[in-house]
This record gives sequence, C-alpha cells and structure tokens, in this order.
Amino acid sequence: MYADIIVDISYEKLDRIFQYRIPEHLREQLVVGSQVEIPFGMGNRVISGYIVGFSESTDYPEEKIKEITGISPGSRRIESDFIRLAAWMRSIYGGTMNQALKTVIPVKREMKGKEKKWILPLPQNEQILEGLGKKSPVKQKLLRLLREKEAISLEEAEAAYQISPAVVRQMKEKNMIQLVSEELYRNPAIYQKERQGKETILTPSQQEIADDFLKEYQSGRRNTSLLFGVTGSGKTEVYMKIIDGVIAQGRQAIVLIPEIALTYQTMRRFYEHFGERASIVNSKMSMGERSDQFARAERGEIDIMIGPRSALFTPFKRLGLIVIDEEHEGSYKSETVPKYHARETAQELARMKGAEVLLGSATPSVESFQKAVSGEYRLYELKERVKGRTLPAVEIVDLREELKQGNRTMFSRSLRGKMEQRLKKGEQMMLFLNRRGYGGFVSCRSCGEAMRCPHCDVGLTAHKDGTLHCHYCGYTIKLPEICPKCGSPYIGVFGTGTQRLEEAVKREFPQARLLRMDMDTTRTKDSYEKILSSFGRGEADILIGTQMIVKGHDFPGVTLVGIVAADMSLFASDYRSSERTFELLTQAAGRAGRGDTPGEVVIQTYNPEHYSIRMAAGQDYRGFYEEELMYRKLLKYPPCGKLMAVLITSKEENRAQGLAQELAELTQNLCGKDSMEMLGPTKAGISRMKDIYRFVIYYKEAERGNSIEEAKKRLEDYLELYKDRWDCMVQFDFNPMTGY
DNA sequence: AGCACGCCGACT
DNA sequence: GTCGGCGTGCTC
Repeated sequence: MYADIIVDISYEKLDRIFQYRIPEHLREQLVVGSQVEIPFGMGNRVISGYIVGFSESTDYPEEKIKEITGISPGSRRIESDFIRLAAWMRSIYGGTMNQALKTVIPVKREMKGKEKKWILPLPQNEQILEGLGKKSPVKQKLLRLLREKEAISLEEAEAAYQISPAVVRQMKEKNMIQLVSEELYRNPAIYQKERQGKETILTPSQQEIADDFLKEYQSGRRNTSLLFGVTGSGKTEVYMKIIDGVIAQGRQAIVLIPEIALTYQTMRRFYEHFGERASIVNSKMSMGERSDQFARAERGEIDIMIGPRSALFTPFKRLGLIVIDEEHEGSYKSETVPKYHARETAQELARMKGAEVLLGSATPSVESFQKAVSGEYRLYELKERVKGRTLPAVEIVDLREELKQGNRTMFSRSLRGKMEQRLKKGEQMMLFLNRRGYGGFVSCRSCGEAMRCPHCDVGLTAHKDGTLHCHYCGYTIKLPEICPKCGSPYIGVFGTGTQRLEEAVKREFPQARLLRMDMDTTRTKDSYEKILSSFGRGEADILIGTQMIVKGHDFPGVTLVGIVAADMSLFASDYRSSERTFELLTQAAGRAGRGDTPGEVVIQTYNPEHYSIRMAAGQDYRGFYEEELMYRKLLKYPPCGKLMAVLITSKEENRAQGLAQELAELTQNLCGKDSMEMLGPTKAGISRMKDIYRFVIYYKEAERGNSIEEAKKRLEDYLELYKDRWDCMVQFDFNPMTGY
C-alpha cells in the first residue's frame, strides 16, 4: 500500500503524484486529506505534502520509494470532498494541484493591522443612564450614543465624539459599559441568548418565495435558483427564512457576500436572527481565528457561515444550501491562481454535497439571468420595494448639448440648479464619479512628457505629500522640479477625477460642507466607516466619491444624486463594461430618496442614447438585459460564447513575445472549428508590470464548442515540454472579469 | 523550488 | 593539484 501525495511546492514540474510508503505506526491514522511530512529530493530535505489517495501498486522502482516521516504538526486534514473540489478547480481554472489545495484549506496569513477595541452597551444601559442624574455629561453622551449605535470603536469615540480613552476606562471599571476586542466583537458569542431567534416578519411576496423554494427543496430536486429583487425589496429576509427551513432539516448553509458588504450591519442582522449558530469569516482574520471558525463548523457547533468567497470552503458535514448575495459582483472571481469563480465553484460543491445554490441580485449578471430565463435556473422575482418606497425621478443630461451652450464646467445647468436648491433647503446630496479614466497623473506642460514608472507600463500618480507613486509596484520618487526630458520647470499635476470634482464644487459652492471618499481618503483602516458615519450624521452637505459610495449604506437625508460623468467606464476594453456601467448607475440612482422625501437623480453623459444609461435611468433591468444579450450573441461573448485569456509573462520582452507567437501558431489551425476565433497575440493593456513583460492571447468560441478546451490542452502539453526553454510564466483565465 | 552533480577557470 | 563559479537535471 502506497500513499499518493501532492508535494507542497507550487511548481508545474512537481505538479503530479509522488508515492510514499506508509510506516506501520501511522497506518491507522493516515487518511485521504492528511497533511504529512516527507523526505524529498536528493538531500532528503523534509517538506510537507497532502495525501490525495492510496494505491496498491506502483510503476516506480520499489526500492527508491521513501517513507512518510510523520503527520504535519498542527495540521487540519482536508475533507475528501474538498480534494475532489480542488481537482475540479485545477482542471477548470488551471494552476497546480498544490495551489488548488491551498485554496480550499485555510492558509496562514498574517493578521492585518493591530487589534481594535469596541465599546458596547450593557443590557441595563437605560438604568445606568437614569442613575447618572444630571452629572457626568460626557458619560451620558456616550451612553446615549450606545443606545442608538450598539457599538462604537475606541478610536471613533475619541475622534468623532471627543470622549477620551480615560473616560472609557473609568466607565468600564464602574461597570457602565463593556469593552471587547475586535476578535470577540466579531465573534458571535457575544450575541448569545438575548438576541437569538429574533423573528423576522415577511411581506406576502417574500413569504411566497420562501415557501416555494422550501417546497422544492424538500422534494429533493437540486438546482440553482436566482432571486431577482429590486434594491430595497428585502432579499435578506427571504434568505433567512429559507435558511431556517434548511436548518430545520438538519443541514447547514453558507452565505457568500461581497467583501465590501461585510459590514457591521450585515453581521448584526444575521446574528439577531440566528444567534450563536451563525459565524463569520473575513479576510482581516488571522489564520488562527479563521481555522477556529472552520473547526466550529466541522464540529457542528454552527449552522451558518457568512463571508466572502473563501467562506465557500467551510467544512460543514451536511451542507444544504449556498446563498450568493449580489451574485453579479466581480469580487466573486479570484484574482490569484486558481482564478476560480465562486458561483461556478459553489455549483460544483453543491452538486457533490447534494446542496442547493441560491443566487440573489437586483442587477443579476447577464450569465445568470440568461440561465434563469431559459429555465436552467429557477427564477424568483421580488417586484416591489418594502414600505412602498418610490423610485427616484431620473433626468439624463446630454453634456454635448451643454458644451454647445458654452458650459465647460463639470456641472450641467440642471445639476447646478438642483444643487443650489438642496443647499438652500439644507438637504444632503451625493456626487458620484467613476474611478476609471483619470488618475492624478503628472506631465510636462512644455514637452508633454508624462512621468512614467520605470518598472511598469503606467503613469505615476501624484500624492499630496509631493511624491509620485506607481500603483502597481510601489515605486516612489519625489516630484521632480524640472522635466527630466526637456528641463522645463513647468510640470503639471492633473488631479484625480474626485479631487478635481472637489475643487470645482468648492469654487462654485464655497458655502457647502464637503466630504470626499476615494482611494486617497480611505487609505487607513477605519476611514471608510468614519467618512460614511460622519455623512450619516449630517456633518456635510455633499459627499463626493467613486463607486465606493454607491454600495450598501442608506442615507435617508440624501435627496439628490448627481452622476457627474456616467460614461467613464463605458469604453473600457472589456466586454463587461456596459454591464458594469448599468450596475453602477442603477445602484447609484437607488441611493436617492430612501427616506420619506422622494429623491432626484441627474445623470450627466456624452452618450445619452446608450442603452446602459437609458435603461439604468429607467431602472429597467430586463430592457438592459435584452439589449446586452443581443450584443453578446453577436460578438460571441459569455454567456453566448466562451472566452479564454492566456497571459504570457517574462522578464525578457522578446521571450514573452516569442512564446506568445509560438503558442498562437500552435493553435492557429483550431480557428474556424466551432467558429473559434483567436485574438492576438498582443501586448497586454498594461504591457509591463514590475519589470515583467506581458503578452496576451484571447480565444473565443460559440457556446457549445469545445475547441477552447482543446486549445488549452494543446497549449498545456506544449508548455510541459518546452516551457523551460522560454523561461516564461503562462496563466489561463476563463471568462475573465476584466481585460488584460 | 531547492539541492547535488559536474565541468570550467583562478588560486594556495 | 584543488576551490568554487553556476549550468543542468532530478525529485516517489
């Protein structure tokens, strides 16, 4: 009997099975999925590996087979289902088996940042407040704040409310508040008992969907379902009701949410409903915390795991349901090898475990909606918003017309007028600008030379402290005083979109109080929450920002949303740009009028007739979908076709280019079959990153063909033999979310 | 990946 | 003669 082992080295040439003898004393303990120490190579250095199977015989000379040293200390064995899932991921998304295995087990990662302290109220908060009488205004202030906010971080108390840590410490000693660390705060245990089992009341249409779903679920038929519900229609309540039903059958659920939506609010809603039976993982957690949560799941102590895409690999014994909220989000696709998509991987995992997948979105991905319409997925629709909230009135402004009228500012006459009104009435507004397009680049005004990164094919970005940074490799220099090319002292910094917008607002509305939220202002860990909560308290009239401001957070005081330039993401080089534009605009428009006053939205654009913009203005998802599908069909993009990007990288430009050329020639004759097309090879959009040159080849074909798989296989076989000669890295990406 | 082997030049 | 440079090849 031999153990089949994948060695813990991510290198293509070692990406195969090595066999080892099993020592007598370990025969009982070793199972598929065990992590073991093994002697490897001529020096017999000890490395670790994973047992992926056992065999009776071997093709390798028996006397050369070595013996397993022992079980890796502190290791957690991988469930055999996850080994199969890893094998599936490797076959679909490429990479090595070791990388795939690493993805499905919690890997060690250092905890980001230092520990944060949270102030929480005690259950008897009200009595304590009364007991204080008229003295201690600061303590009273804190207790009142806690009444509303449930939790305040120590930093926030000091910065936003001027409550010194000394006061907080005193109050803790006098038992007026509780103080917990971040770890505990994120741990569901503190929500035990008192909050557990809070009933959620569903609207008739929510109830109907939940009942329907559970009826299907009980019948044992397994499928993927799509819950399509407009923003504010209460999809979370439906998830919770359905999860209740799944748990009642003795099974467990995983809820995936985009990392950015993993806020305190979301967690609280789940904890309030499920109490300590729910748990959370997130990317800020250390290896220890994460595997603690996974171990609890394995022991059956919890029934629901909530988290970003990595939560998919929670080792539940009887997984029954995987919910993917905001399923259209790009963050469900991994950026590192294996470049798996959480939706597809969830479906494969569900198939293996006999579980069901439930997708939810207000703007489903074209892929998912197409499957729902064609009957491959079950479609559930939530048409009305809760509490009868109305849709905002949307106006589209043609910026070309404004230009003709001689208006060269960032604000159309209509938007400016509406902003003035709001300022007069003391109402709040949000101005939204797409991030793409501008980037605080620096160039010489006399010769036009742009300051570029010497290691990457990108311009440098100016920072406030007078330095220039490269976004990709971190290269930093001081802003030169004279142009390095022509010696002219006139070097100009072009502000980022949001910076320039902020300046323009300051110029035109000097009395307005502004907050800006973008990459620059959210560099530190809490700044994100800080800006949003400050705006929520009405400390500013205008919030300026990028896509960050459109996700999540409701501000009842906002009655106007201005989309300053709607088309900036429209002409990106990838086929998803229309879809992304539509999603962003729909969500941004949805920010207006969430309170009692109906909202208004102004969309400024140079392409008022573009369907993404028209349909977003009318909040018409189906209209957008029909139009978009037509284009995808025409151009054979997913879901009407398959797309594969092959990225070839090397330190030597001519090596990368040469191999790319060779690979293209190798697969040239597959073109035409299944109407497969090949684009390239060409330089990638960013042709050099950290001194590595990048070339790309795209393949696309009609939906039913399998020429792409054949091309991939042919390329892989070829690379196996000749890659060393070229000294390049080659990555495959199926249906990429962004262009290369 | 990482280590041993091996075949060349410069050195005590 | 021998030490050490890195190119080549192998790992159960």
